[in-house]
Parts: sequence; C-alpha cells; structure tokens
Amino acid sequence: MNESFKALADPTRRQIIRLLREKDRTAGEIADFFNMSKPSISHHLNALKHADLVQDERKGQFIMYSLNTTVLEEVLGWLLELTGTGKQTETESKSLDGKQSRQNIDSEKEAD
Amino acid sequence: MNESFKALADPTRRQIIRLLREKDRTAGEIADFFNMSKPSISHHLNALKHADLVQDERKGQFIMYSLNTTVLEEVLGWLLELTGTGKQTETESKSLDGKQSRQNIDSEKEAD
DNA sequence: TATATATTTAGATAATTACCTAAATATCGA
DNA sequence: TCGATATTTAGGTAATTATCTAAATATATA
Repeated sequence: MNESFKALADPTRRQIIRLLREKDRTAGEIADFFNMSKPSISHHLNALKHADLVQDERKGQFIMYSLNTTVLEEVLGWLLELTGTGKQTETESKSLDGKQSRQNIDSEKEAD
Repeated sequence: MNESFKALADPTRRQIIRLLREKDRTAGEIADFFNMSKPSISHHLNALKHADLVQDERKGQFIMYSLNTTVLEEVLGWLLELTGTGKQTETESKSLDGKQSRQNIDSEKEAD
C-alpha cells in the first residue's frame, strides 16, 4: 500500500496511469507524451510496476504496458474507509471505546 | 492535488489521518502515538496542513488538529474516475476519438 | 513576573528521488 | 549476421525529504 501511494505521488506517473486507463501502450508511446528522456520514463514505469499498478509484457521489439486496476481499487478502498463512505473498521471501533494503547502504533500494518 | 498525493505518500502521515478520522487531537496527543520526536511530527502535520488535508486551531496552550475530509474526497474522486466507477471525462473522450496531440501534455492541469 | 508546558522554527545531516547522458540488451528485418 | 529500433540499466548530480537536537514562541499558572 505504501508503494502504491508513493507511486501515485508523482504527476508524471499519475498521467501515465491516465494514459493507460484509455488503452494499453508501449513504453515508447508513453514516453512520446512527455518532455522527458526515455530512461526517465522507464524509471517511472518501473516505479509503477514495483507498486503493482501496471504490468508489462514484451511484444516482439516493444514492451506493452497495461493498468492493474485492482491495486488502484485498494487505494480507493483505503480512502473510502476514511471519508466515511465505507464501513467502520475494527481498529476504529476499539479506539472509540477508548481502550487503545497510546504508544508505538507506528509499525505499519499490512492494510497501510 | 499534487500536494495531497505527496502528503498521503508517507505512512506516518496516513496514520495521523486515521487518528484524526476518529476525533480531533492536539499535536502532543498525536505525537504520543509515534516513536518520533515532536518536531518531526510537527513537520508531518505541517505537510498535511499545506496539502489542506488537516486544519489546526489554537486552544489556549494547545493546538487542536482536525481532518478536512473535503480534500480527501477530491483524491477519492480522482481515483474513482480512473477505476471506471466515476463518469468519463471530456479529455478521455477526446483521446478515445484519437484526436489528441501526442506531445507535451505533461503540463499539469488543475485537476491533476 | 517567573516558571512550566505545548508547540514550532532553525539548522544540520543522511537518505531518497528525479533527472540526465552513455552504454548495454533484446528483437526485428535485410 | 549486421544494422536499426525499442527499451532498460548504469552512473552521476542536483533537489527534496525525513529526521534529529537546540532554540524560540505562545500560553497558563503560581
């Protein structure tokens, strides 16, 4: 989840996601949209891949990138929970009971 | 929007948001949840404030922080649009028509 | 007014990130 | 196999970020 948010924290990468939302594209096609060197775009694509937000598949000479909407939906779920649109979590309920210990909860849980 | 995503790209800050989702808290109360110096937490709170994700209000000796769910909902909207749950944008429609120019769209629009 | 508490600001440093150019790798087609 | 095309990897640098301690600011209370 942290990787997803980190990957989304860059405007170039968010624009790449929007481009892949429309259709699958090759690395070169994606790079053509930006005023940036191809290696830099490759770096961004790798960040998105590492976050599992996109997948790649070699097609002969080209490498085709596609969006993995599942991970986007996970991020969406995190936000939905927070904006109150989603259901309340167990953790939240406990805290509202006032029983939660007040130290050292900064260890990252899987969910976040 | 970029500031929002950048602010959300840190686990400490996301945890702070979760804490404020439950109830308003003072800077000191928030800091007590983490193994981190108070100045560092202050820095994170400032990042959240700069992204307009939280608001602060002095209450005598204390400074009370609260969540601004409006901005979270904007981020939510961005993601909803991408996961296909939301309505399609004009930009996307144009692109699907195949008329979009293929250079220099990396200038950040307000929406992103 | 003096002291204690709550919080931020300042200043320094280490780690991370984004970008570039050059070089390496993989595939295609003659 | 050779030359062209597509893409990534390597290596370097500049900018940003996260963290700390020490100092400054604001408020409360004795």
